[in-house]
Amino acid sequence: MATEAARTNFIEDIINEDLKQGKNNGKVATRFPPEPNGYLHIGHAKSICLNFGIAKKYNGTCNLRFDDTNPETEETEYVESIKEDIEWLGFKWDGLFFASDYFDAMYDHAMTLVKDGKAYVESLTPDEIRQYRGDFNTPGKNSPYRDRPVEENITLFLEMKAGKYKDGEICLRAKIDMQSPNMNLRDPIVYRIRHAHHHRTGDKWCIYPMYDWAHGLEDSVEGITHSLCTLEFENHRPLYDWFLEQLPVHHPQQIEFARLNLSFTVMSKRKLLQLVKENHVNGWDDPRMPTICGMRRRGVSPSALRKFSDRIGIAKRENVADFALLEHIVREDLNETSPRIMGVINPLLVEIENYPEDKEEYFDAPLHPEDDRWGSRKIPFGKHVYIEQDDFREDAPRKWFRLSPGKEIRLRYACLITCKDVLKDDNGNIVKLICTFDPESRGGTAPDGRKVKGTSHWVSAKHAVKITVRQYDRLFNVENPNKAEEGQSWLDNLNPNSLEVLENCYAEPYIKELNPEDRIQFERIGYFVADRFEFSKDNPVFNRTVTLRDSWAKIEKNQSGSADRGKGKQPQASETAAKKVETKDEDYISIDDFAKLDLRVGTIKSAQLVDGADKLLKLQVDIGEEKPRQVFAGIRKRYETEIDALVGKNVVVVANLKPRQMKFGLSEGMILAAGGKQNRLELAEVLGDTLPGDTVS
RNA sequence: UGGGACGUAGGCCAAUUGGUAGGCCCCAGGUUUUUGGUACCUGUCAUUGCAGGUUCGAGUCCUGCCGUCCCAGCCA
Repeated sequence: MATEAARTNFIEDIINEDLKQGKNNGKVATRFPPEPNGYLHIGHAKSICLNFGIAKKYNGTCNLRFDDTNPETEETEYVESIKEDIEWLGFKWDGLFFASDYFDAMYDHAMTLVKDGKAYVESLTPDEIRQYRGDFNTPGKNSPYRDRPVEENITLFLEMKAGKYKDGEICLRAKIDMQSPNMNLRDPIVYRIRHAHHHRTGDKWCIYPMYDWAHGLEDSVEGITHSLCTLEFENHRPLYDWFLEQLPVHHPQQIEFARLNLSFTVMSKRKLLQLVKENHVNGWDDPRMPTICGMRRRGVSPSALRKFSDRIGIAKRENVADFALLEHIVREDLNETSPRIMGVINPLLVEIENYPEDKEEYFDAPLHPEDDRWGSRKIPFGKHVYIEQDDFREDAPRKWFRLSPGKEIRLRYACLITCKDVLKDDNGNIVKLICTFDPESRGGTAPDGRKVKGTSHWVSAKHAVKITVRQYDRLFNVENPNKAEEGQSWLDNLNPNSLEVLENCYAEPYIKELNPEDRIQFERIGYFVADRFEFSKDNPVFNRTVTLRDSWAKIEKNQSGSADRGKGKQPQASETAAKKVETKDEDYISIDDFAKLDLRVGTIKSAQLVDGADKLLKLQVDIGEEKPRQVFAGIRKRYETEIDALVGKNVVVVANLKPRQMKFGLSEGMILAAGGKQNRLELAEVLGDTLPGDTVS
């Protein structure tokens, strides 16, 4: 992390080299060239950060240029949203341009090409053009119109511009090489006829330049030095270069890098559009969308997005960035910048028996535990408070140090309470907890120094402000949504629980101070943002940006192996990523899981029967560690009569399992076995020259 | 199938340009803690796609193979 600034990517290496050789008079000029036909997403953010970042790093410039060469798909609406997104991300463009600003110059240059005999007007139909072009194996054929006299070409091109022809009737082509193995060089089309209204030039033009012709020229007139684009344009570079070589103009260098892919989401314009059109999400700025405006509404900060772009790096290989990395960086960023507030998502009423009925008091609580510049606020307290349902268990599991009957916990910044009684309704649902508090524990510290490990967030029932909380989760269930199961579409990978709206939540009065887009942490729950559009003092709506890391959830999961404990808990970030090796509840484990096993050679040092278990043997196995591991194996039936013969055998031990306390002792591993004769488990033996502790693969 | 590119841990990115593989995320464990958060520490994880060759020495150079991606729009 510390070396991030020092580290260079391959593009910077190229620029450094160019600078060293005095190219471009030591200038660096980049540009971000979106087509205004859709909303920007996090992949664009990578490109924006790259282009603007390089300009900044080298004291150069970066333009925003809209590549509006196709009047049929482009709209002003998109222009505005793109500008807004870039500014929000924290970048300022040096020049703001449109490809359409250069239509006149592009036309003039095309005419030069025609006059130089390097371009001709094509009269073949689109279909014929395709046929003449050939394919990968078949070289193209020259068009019969390829050798039209220059004069004729000039006339036709003039007429073409004047509107004499219909769409597709004729077009202008560059005369390059119909035999080229690079399809882009088989006489590419330079101008096509489109009788369409352009969002900026209106009806001035009925011919529009193609991307390849336009892009290099745009870069050229703006004096761009390094034209950065994505990998799919690699095949276009020879054409980019060819066009510029035909003219006496500045020739920028095109460099391609790999676009960003993110796990658990889709990035293609088409699919994003489909999600919106088919109402799988609520618009382009739905907080589940990977669009910049979506992430903004989700509560992701511009700095987090910039950090993310930095951290994923720039390279040429196809890549899929980890969604977990994004989440990590968002937490990292929000941890530093978000004030802490208490809010209860799933309230459980607590009555404090020994607290006076009408009394209320205020506790002082810092807004940020690590940064006192934030100051503090007062939190009201009374006889009735809400705590989180998740913070109470009637039957406390192992390692549980939150509230349960008879146990004492701390109400954060307030006092210590002990659970005395649990009240239920006729259906057995818990409706209220009766607790007592320790009047000496003001502020949350025990007067006698006793350790109270559990701390819960809470809200005074009397002062609570009702809020709406929208809990967002990953939009898709699988790492790569594009890969659909046989007979299914990518849409079948959508996570049906990606949004959960909770109306019955409470927060402390401090939330009245908040404004739309303020980012906060609800302590112990996660980071949230006051909705950009819907939040108001009367309608406090919060969107969950990301949960806090939840190590209790992991402990519990590892303990039980059964996930269906806390109701309504959605699969969150960590769970999907941390697929655990569970042999207990599932008959099969995947190859992936199998690869995670740490298999070691172990020598059996001793073996004995386990009293009271008719399947188990207790083994001490040396796997090269300082002490042998104690392992219980369900192989008694097979080896009962020859138990001593086991000693000295080399077996395969699964060494990276969590030690488990069993009725008969601590189990520190498992031994690989297979179904042997008469359905009795037989140990897998390791033969040959091995030492205890060797890894098995 | 012709051409263009790319292969370094489960993911992403490095490696002084030929000197013996490192960081972040994830995962596991621990310390601190009035957030089971944060921070900090420790650990697991790579014979650098494979096979040859050159060299005292190869992730870096050479040869051959394999795999993945891109290109046959009058889209960008």
